[in-house]
Amino acid sequence: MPRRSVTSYDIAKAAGVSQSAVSRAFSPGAPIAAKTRERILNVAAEMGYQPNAIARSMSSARQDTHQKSGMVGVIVTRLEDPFFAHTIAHFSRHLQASGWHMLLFTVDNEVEVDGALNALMQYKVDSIIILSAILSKHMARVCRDQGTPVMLYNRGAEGLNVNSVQIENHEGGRIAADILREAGHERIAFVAGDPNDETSQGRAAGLAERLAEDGLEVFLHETGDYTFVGGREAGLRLFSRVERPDAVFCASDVMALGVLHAARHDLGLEAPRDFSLIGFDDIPAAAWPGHMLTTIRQPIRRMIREAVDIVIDQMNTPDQPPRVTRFSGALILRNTVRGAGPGST
Amino acid sequence: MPRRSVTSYDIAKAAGVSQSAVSRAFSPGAPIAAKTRERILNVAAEMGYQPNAIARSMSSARQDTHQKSGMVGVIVTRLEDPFFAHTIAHFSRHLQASGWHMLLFTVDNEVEVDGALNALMQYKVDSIIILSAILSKHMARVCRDQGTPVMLYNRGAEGLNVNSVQIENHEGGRIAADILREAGHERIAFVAGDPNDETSQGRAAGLAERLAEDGLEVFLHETGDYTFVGGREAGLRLFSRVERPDAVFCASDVMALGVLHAARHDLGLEAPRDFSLIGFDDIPAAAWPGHMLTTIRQPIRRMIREAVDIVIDQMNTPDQPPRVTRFSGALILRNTVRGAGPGST
DNA sequence: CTGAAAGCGCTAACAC
DNA sequence: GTGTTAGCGCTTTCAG
Repeated sequence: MPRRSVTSYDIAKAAGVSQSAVSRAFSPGAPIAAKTRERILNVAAEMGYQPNAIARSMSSARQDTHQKSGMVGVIVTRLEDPFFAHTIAHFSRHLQASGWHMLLFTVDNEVEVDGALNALMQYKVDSIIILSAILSKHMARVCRDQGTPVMLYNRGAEGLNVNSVQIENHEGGRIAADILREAGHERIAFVAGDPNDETSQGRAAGLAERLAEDGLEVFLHETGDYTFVGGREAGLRLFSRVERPDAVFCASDVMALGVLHAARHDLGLEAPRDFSLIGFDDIPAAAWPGHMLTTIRQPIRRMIREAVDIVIDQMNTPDQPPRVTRFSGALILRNTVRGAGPGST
Repeated sequence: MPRRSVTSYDIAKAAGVSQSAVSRAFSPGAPIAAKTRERILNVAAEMGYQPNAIARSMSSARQDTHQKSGMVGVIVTRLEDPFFAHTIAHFSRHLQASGWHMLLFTVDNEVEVDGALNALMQYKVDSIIILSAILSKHMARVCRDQGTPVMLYNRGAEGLNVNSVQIENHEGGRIAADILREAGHERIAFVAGDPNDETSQGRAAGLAERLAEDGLEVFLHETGDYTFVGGREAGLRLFSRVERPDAVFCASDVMALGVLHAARHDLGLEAPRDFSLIGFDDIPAAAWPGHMLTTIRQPIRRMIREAVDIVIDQMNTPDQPPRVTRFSGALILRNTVRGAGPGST
């Protein structure tokens, strides 16, 4: 049975009007008599008609240059990471609340980004948000040529001429260094996520810079791959040395939790008694009673609202210059840094 | 500047062929000379042309009834929950690997599902996957009428005539009860997620059934809202009673972790010394050294593969009867149940 | 193997 | 206010 879906022509016929009347009935500001609209809407409801969004975007495409597929493409890596899961959840809600739909791509590494971008462009998404991944110069140009606004979330956009919303990584590293120095630590280790990415590097640089001011260097560098397991292994390596670090700063909370669990359960070391520990992000698990991890919080709600606002604004009025916004992280004092807890003097 | 995007006509002109030749060059099986195709593809690459997926789906729409937008709609609740984040991550990867794109909707409660469904239908998605949410009889009919296959993941589909992939909740509850009874527990409490949902109810029922066989009843019922905080509060309530439960079965790991942290850090109670604890799902955090939570594992990789396979199969060959698959959970013995650890005799 | 031509379902001028 | 008429960019017969 060729179950062709019901179109505006079917409704037109049934309601005894022209097809364009049906179209108008479904377009908010369109010139149409209230009574006509009502009748059409009734017939439509009865016959289970819904305007075809694809066809709609096809025809309005020509209008001016903004294509109005009604979709924004989102590219994300490591969705299983709680930090990203939260981020996507917020993006999704904000976008939906403003009437936009999200076409989601997950990529496993940076090289896949271009492919995802291409697919997204084929769908004529009205805008693209890229989470924690780089954008090639080439694709940045392609997007600009198409007039598709791009938002780099959690990554800088130097020389790319696209929007970006990010946390102040360098500053965050300094804040962490500060509190650790205040607590009197001298052998401070750093656990990177991916040592090659900008985020991790910025945090490391901030730490190093602040330590240098006291004539110190980062005591040890480790890599934790942005995962709990990676953090745990880094912690094991760090604390198995004859000369142990007396403090650890991790580029993310998940890794810091890995270090904490490793120290506590594999090695019998306790924070802040035996070492101080500080993370980055402030994921929910950081606040669990058994963790109480001191960390640098990213104001993700505000950051995402800003990112979505920029993107929506640019979809509505194209050809704006790209905007770059940076947010500061806030030190959240909990119990893993010596002498600096919520209940300390 | 009216930056119209480059179309197949532009390529046709530049390559000195007809527009339909360009179309054929981009359609795998189409009749076209290899040399012609190559030339076209080159020109296209040079001019940065990509076929417009929207337009493509518009025209192939008529074909037969399967609309081929190339998108599958996914509706999810509580994306911030690690369990769902993982699930979505896997769905996304599998779908992408098979060339499908994911239009994602997050909903905050069951009543929003119908709205999301409507939006999805407007985009003519080729199929719909609903995670842990119910489907109204009405929308089930609408989808069937349109010929859009629907997959209920983690929810049953009685009388709905749609596909479903789910875990054996009742059986899982029994397994939990079994191991707890073996350990000699008698005052076994249950922490529900949402006491009204089928998932939680199934697990509770399995527990109750097994206990009844020993002449026991569920000692106490609590609700944890499927969150860590909810679990923690439930734990606090449970263990503050004069007569404490000696074991707790939680409808999800996150809640079980809440109970564990509450007991350990708020109350000074330790598992399995003072009580036994068992969760459901086997999220990564359950295996963290400081947790080592005994739990019922959902084989989510297999489950998702199955769900995706069914959905893809039905998109390719429509009008199949709906399929329902149930998976069994596996008991993962770790250290929170008395006398039943990986290292126990 | 290739080009011409007819739509897919809708929106947006343009007349009436 | 309403109907008529072109397209949006592509796929797909249908001739040649």
